[in-house]
Amino acid sequence: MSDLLNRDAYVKRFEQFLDVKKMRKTPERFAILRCILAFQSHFTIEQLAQSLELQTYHVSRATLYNTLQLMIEARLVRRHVFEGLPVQYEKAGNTPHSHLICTHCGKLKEVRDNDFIAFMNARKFTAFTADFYMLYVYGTCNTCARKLKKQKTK
Amino acid sequence: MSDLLNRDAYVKRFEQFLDVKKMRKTPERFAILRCILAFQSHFTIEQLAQSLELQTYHVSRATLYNTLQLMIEARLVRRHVFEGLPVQYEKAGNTPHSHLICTHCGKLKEVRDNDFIAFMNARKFTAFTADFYMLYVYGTCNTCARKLKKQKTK
DNA sequence: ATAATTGCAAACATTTTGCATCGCC
DNA sequence: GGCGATGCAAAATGTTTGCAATTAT
Repeated sequence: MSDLLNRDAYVKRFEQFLDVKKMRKTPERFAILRCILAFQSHFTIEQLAQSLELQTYHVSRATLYNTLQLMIEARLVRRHVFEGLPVQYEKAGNTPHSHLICTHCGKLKEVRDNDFIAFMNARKFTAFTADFYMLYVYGTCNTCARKLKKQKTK
Repeated sequence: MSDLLNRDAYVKRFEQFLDVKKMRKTPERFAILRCILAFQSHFTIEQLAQSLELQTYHVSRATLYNTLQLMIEARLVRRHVFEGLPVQYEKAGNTPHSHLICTHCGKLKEVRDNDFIAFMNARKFTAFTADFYMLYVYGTCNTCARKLKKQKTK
């Protein structure tokens, strides 16, 4: 399914995508891509916009949303909506990982899970060809579990 | 994790939840619950509102959103945001199932997957206690696959 | 009785759109 | 040069909020 990509591979993939779609290779599009690659993990639109401003590269919201949509179609970026959190984006092509979301504090954790990856890679669906998947696990993180325990004993 | 519930079990669970939270058992809340139970599967806010209107039971948007939030906290309802689709709700407590989303036509399919359920039930996370999970598989449905094939040969 | 809940409409946050301008191909 | 892309501001969407009226406890 998705494979590890280095910086250049992302850029190349995006160029190819734009070629196929006969779309222009504008500096904005690549500035945004560069910026996304600099994020270690998840980011919000606001964080992305801020990050671009810091680089004294201004891009309008319209273009940001536009470009992110393109990148999602190009399978370079994924969009996540977790309960109670602002919309999160992340670059695709990293090691596949599951998302743990604490329903008490909203903390988000990524976990790599080789067994799960192996399981999913082997998994076939009838009348459907899988492209990529997302696993969201909701529950309680240790910090909140401790807090809840304390409250009870009070 | 989640178990099969019949109609009464949902109502009872909701009553218990309201008791614990010291919240009122208003007719609106139970009308909404009844309405949700009538849906076989996923539904949108609009569909829920319409369904309530048809029963000549008017409930304001504010109350709808409010109550759905309560039910999510009570683990009676789940909220899904799929790429390119309006926000979907579904009653929890059904047989666990994965979601297949076609990235071409947006069609949504639920699949029961015993192997996956077994896998997840056995799965333990470090420093995190899982409560429930959601698996979203994005890809291409057979109908779209056929269409795409035709286009290529043209 | 009284505090929680409701409905309404206004406010809000986020995303999309229309249009004039700009710049890649 | 021409069409696609951009920026801006305005609009649309989906959801939340404030407040007065209502109602479950």
